[in-house]
Amino acid sequence: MTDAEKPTLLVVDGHSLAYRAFYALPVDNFSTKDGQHTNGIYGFLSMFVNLVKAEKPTHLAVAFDTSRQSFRTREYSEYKANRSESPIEFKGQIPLLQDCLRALNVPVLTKEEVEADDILATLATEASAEGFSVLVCSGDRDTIQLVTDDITLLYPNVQGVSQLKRYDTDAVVEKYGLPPAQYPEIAALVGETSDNLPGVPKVGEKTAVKWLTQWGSLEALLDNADKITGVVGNNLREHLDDVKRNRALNRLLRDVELEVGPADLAVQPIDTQAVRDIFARLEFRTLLPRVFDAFGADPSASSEEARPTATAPTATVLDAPGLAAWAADAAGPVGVTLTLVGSRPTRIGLATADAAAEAEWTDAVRDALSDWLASRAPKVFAAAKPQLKALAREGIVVGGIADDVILAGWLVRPSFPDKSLADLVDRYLGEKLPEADPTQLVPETEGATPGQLSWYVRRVSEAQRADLPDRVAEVLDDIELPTLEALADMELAGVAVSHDKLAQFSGELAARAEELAQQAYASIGHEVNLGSPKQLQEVLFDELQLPKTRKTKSGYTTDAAALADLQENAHHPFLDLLLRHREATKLKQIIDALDAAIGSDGRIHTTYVQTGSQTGRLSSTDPNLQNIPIRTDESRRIRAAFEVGEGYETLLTADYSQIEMRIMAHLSGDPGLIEAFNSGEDLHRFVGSRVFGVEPSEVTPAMRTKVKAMSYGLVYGLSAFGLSKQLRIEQSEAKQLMLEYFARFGAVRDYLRGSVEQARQDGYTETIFGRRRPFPDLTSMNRVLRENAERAALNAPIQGSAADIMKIALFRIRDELASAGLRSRVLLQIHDELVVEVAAGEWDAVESIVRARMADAADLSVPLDVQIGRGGDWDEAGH
DNA sequence: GAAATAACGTA
DNA sequence: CGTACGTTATTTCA
Repeated sequence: MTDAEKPTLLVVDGHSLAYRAFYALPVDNFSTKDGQHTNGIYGFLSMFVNLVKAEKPTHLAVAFDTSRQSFRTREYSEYKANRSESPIEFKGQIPLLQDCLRALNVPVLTKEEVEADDILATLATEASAEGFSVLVCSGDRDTIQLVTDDITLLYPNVQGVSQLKRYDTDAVVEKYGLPPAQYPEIAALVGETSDNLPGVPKVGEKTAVKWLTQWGSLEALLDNADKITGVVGNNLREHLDDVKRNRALNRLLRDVELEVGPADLAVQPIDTQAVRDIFARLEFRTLLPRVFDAFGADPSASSEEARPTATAPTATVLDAPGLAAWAADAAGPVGVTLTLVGSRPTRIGLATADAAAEAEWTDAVRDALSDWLASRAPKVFAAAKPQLKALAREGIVVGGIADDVILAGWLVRPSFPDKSLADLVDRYLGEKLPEADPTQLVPETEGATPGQLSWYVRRVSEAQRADLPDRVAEVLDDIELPTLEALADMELAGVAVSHDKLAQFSGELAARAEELAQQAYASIGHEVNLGSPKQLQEVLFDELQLPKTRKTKSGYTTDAAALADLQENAHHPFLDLLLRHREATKLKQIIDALDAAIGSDGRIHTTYVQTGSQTGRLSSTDPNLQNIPIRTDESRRIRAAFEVGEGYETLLTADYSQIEMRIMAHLSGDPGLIEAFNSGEDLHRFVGSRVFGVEPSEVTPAMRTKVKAMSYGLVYGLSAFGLSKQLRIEQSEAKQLMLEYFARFGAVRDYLRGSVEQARQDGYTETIFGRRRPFPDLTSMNRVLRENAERAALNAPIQGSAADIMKIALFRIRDELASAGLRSRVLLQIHDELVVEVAAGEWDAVESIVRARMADAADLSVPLDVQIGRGGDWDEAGH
């Protein structure tokens, strides 16, 4: 066998190389947005990818130490004892690096009690015996002993990991004057500071090599130690035990029992999707193409290429009565997929677990299938809402919605919802959903037909249900699926918005913005793009020499809070003009976006993204109707443009007051807080009187502001620092305020602490109704990451329970309005507020339904207070 | 042209 | 060094 034909095994010491990378790369340049450090991971992978590309190994593995403990520390407790604990910033990167390697399908090897280098030694020895050519990559000099004609060591240069030096037998002999197998003998004499192994004093490499050459081996040298003259001879005789110990400890194990042998380490195709996912999480971008290149992966291919593609049954194409009969005969839940072009159905496919049928969507099919669709026969969907809306436009109200696999997937993993059926097919079935390549005019692979898609939906649904915890399944069945139907209605209804009002306001703001801009230019003597933070920084900090503000990634912030601060300290007319210009342009921009979103029916139809949050809230897009301005009088003119539509009489708004604090009272069981809500007194006044020890009537506005900020801050995990910043008070005063607050409402603090602790143990938080949110970072070694997770975990049950309650109220109101035969309908949901369009003569009935269903949506230990408003537009109705 | 950044609106 | 979102304009990257 020639060398070229030999298989090549590359084994890498993950720990030592990542560690070098960690110190070689500046952490500032390698951290994710949320604070995860990635310099060690990046540096390692960068080196690794280059290595794979250059060496083209046929077999591959990376070994890691399991802990600092090994058989060596047991034999010599001082071993590596001088080594300072590796920083937690580094340790936290190791599991992520291992995830990356797993995504690359590179075996990650560890073994209790032995070090990574022992694993390398074992594999290298075995592989060499089996005829491999071996590359060992390690940052530990002891691995020099492994070098033979078949085994080459790649050792990083001092500077870092980008350059690797090759040590073959000749290179070792050239450098040390002795064959590789004898290197440990040199090291035993010289000692290894980094391992806390002292050698013979005054003996360096030169002397050691001289001795070993002279006597031939360490054993011979020690036998003749009495023949060595001079001080070093004395030293040697005095340190014989040290030398023997060193030699024992630096001998790498070559017979570690591993579950794999070299032959098991053949290079596997990488899991491209998994690589994409984890690289996205770590915010590696330039690395991605390099990885694909080095591993010979096709970047356009998706990971499941290698997976088995279970063959979907060919969907039987039926005529209208045939499909209706097929549906009626189907046993158990039926997967339903409506193919939409735009918002119109073009095809429908149905499937059970073992058969599929489909038809072109025609009037005849619609008529034949409408009874079954409307019936309670169980149906399962993937992303049901657009399909329900399309069917509603066809006059069909679907019944028996038993599952939506996308929604269910989100409930299981709200942080990273699977966006498509293909994702779920991969995750739950381990198969690849056949998809047509959209870049090809004549695709090589056919996409699945709606009947086949339904077959996948049906199977995913079943697999997903099987590992859905009971309480989560209840949230799906009793909250999310009913909410889904309500949202479809709301989106279809839309909300009437007056173009005239918006256009009028937009014009006024345009004129004002222009005028403010001119004045701003005049105040600094030249024009500048007021919308460009970059240019503003030049004006503020270079030209005007104003004091520097809080830092951003690329300079200093020009946000409103900072500008307001600047104005207090260093007056300049430009600041005020800029702030007012910002305000005007921001409003105008919102208005113009809304105006553009008004449909031909004079209404805006937003899209509620039911999987849009990690807490259980909805989000709203295209346009977002959950962030319409309200804080300033002027901005309320925008709300005034949201009007009651034709055919209806008035708008009703209903909002929960202080729902999150009420949930906090309920969850914590704090007697003081519960009393506050039962007393009928204004919450903040009540809390203020307790905290400051005065009568409620004596609570000053300043006191009320403080406890209000504190109460709201609690829900978000506010610190004394944050509280002091918001209230613009000394941190010591903020601290004092928190102490006083918790002295009176101690159960609140106990609850918050306990809930985070519980989450740390369980790995997730839970709302009152059982909605879960996982928090893996609660045990992270990275402090930033962990503390961020703690605040989010504090908030999740509270925000999430509020979201649950509002959803329950929402669909119950919708159902009851319908069953009472009322035309009035819910239009909008803004987290704790509903907007209802009320038909003539229905006000009293609607008001009482809304009030009752909101108030009794949950049974808490405090009442749920509902505020109702009425008016011809949203602003008027708002209070 | 896509992706990141800074800013800002809501609960 | 306060949670949860979406949108916009500008700037930077590939």
